[in-house]
Amino acid sequence: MTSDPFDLGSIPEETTARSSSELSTSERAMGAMHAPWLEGLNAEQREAVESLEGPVLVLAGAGTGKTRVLTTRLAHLLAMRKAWPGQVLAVTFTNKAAREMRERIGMLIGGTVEGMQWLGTFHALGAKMLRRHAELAGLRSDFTILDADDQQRLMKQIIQAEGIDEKRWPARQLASYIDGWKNRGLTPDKVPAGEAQAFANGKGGELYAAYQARLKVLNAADFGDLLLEVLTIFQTHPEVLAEYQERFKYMLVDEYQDTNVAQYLWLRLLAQKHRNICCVGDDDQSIYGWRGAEVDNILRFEKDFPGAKVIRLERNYRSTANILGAASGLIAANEQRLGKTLWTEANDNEGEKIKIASYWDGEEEARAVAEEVEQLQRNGHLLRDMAILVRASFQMREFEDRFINLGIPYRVVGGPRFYERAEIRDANAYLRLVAQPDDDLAFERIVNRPRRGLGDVAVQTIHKLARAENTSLFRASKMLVASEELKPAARRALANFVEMADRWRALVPGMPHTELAEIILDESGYTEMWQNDKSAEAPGKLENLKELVRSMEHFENLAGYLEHISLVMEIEQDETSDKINIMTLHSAKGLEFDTVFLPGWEEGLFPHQRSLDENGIAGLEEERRLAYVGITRAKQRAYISFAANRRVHALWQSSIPSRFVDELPKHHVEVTESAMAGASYQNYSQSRFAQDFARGSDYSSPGWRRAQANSEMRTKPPAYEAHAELVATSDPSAASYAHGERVFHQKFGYGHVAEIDGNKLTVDFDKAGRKKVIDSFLERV
DNA sequence: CCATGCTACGTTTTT
DNA sequence: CGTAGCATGG
Repeated sequence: MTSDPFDLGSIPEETTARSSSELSTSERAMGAMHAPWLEGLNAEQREAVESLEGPVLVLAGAGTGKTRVLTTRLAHLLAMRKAWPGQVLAVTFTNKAAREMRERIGMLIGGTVEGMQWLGTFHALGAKMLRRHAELAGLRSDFTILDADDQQRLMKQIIQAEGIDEKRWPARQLASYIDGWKNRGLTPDKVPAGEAQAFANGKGGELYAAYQARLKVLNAADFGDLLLEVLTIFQTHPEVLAEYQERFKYMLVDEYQDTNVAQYLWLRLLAQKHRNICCVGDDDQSIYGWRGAEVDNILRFEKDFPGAKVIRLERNYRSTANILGAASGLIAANEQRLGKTLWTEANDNEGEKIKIASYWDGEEEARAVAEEVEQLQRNGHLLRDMAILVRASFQMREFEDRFINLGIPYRVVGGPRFYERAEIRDANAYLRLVAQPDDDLAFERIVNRPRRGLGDVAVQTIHKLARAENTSLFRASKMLVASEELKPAARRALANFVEMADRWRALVPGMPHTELAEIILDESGYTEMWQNDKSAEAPGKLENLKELVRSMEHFENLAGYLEHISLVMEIEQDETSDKINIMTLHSAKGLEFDTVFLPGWEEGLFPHQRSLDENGIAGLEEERRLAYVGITRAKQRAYISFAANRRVHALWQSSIPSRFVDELPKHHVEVTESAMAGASYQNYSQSRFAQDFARGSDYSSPGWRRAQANSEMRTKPPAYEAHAELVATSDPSAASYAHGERVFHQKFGYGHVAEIDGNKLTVDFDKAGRKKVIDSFLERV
């Protein structure tokens, strides 16, 4: 840090890769009095950047330059010397966003960014605050941060300790209740009585309290606590709150539509003093309601902060007019929104229409997409500028298979994480136990890994003693070693283990942490365990362990490393190689691609049935926002497709096109030939989409009528009269079949009914063999 | 203590 | 249909 926090730092001569003229402009302007970074902003962007005083809500539509506004606003604020860098709170959801912001501010105004100690994710900032005031929450400042896995294992122990049947009341369910409460800012004493009854015959609230108490003994906090504990401190220690309120002269919040109640309360408390809070977000891109995000936070901003200025960024710099038109038309069907209309100046060239295609099944869909990808590639498009965005990850497989087959390089974004791999978690557990002897979860994970003869019996004994003495497993182990309770072999093994850990711990102050890590992995026998393992994965695991030690070099010490991995689960991916991207719609938020493929637009899959069932209209609207996010990722072209048959779990199901397909304004889409060609077409005759695009098809086959009746029962399709009429004419009894009955199926042809299980039938097809199908997709012959 | 078989389950996911 | 997690028995 420089001695003068307002020192913007001289711009280094050889800043890397500064190609744009923008940078050199801002450099020049550093000396001048006007603010050059404002140049090139449109009127709304500029207003968002310059409205520094008072509450501001920036509604930033997709592709409207949100990140630029955010970073420029920060740069402007600092350059105008409105506050010292340390007096600005800038909070994001992901580490990636935080990193990006830091980098871009650095590019704009140089070294000042170093002083921005309060730029980070909600969780990172929460952790920082909680470490400063840990004692107020019953923790020590070196508390461990538990991830979801640790959290669930701990809950499982608590459930077991209470003598509750964990089959009936699984830990993951308790975890989801507790997470939910934490997301809403509810400590155990504040959970509404009715909800506290929710789990294990009324024990939910008690278990929550027991879990929290256990966390304190373990000197640990879970992700939710990083916010909730700080919030509680703010509420109970006004002097602490006052200190932060005083400090944060300016606050900036990214992705405000994704905040949960706890985060909202946290922000609102902090902003009370100076009231200079700027929230940036897009209610139309709120897709995380299922994990506690409250769209309502953004919808009621003006009520929370009277006199707030609301600025809409609607000019889109990303997509063609057709893409915007389609996306806007779709999202207009949502009721609960603040309302924005994206527009682009590139109207002279409307771009390609969105291409809609239908396929026989998922396989054909993947084949067609891959063909199109190859075609685009031949026309000079790069794979890395294309993405396949799916609703659910199981859809990825078909595309992967196809790409492997054709030798098209692809990358799955958001797949299994480095730090979640078993061997990495084991290694980290060793490091955690060394850093923090009370970390029971770490202890338990590695006490018998590699095997050292400490089985269930020994571990249970340690547990019992720990509970009796209300202490940690490590301390209990020490007591146990001194006693006669364990069998000699186990006692020796445990003594050895405890002694090793103590020895490693003594090395922490005097040794580089990477070296220590190597010693630990070596002396513990962990590396050896994998060396002796002859399975196919073993070499990879050893490689990962090496990678882990290497990655530790980026950190100053062990504590720094552990803090990082607990808050940053991701490891940077190579995004430069030319591979097509496959990811879920959720992980696509914030990204953009020239070409976007959106497969699987079928009722039940997208919108997902569960969303509809569990959250009704709100669920549907969130799904629609997801569709909106998907379309708006595309810069140049988008392909939407759906399949007539999809294998869901074990059985084949026929499906009808998503209602979202119907909702796309017709003049922005074109139906590519494959959609209308071939036998698959008549399958869609009941959708409005099909009716609009091709009248004159056969609406009278009993099969599709039953399919329609079936879908009518599960979801409420868009209302249109013809539909209701047809449903009324279908005979409900038509769906019951008898053993041996001769039937016909769209995909498999003729066959005999072999087994009946409710509406699921097993049919021996003449050609396709034995399949399980849903009765409504069969016809009597 | 480990291997094997059985059952249950099957959106989205960051920190 | 796969998988993952768990129980059971050797």
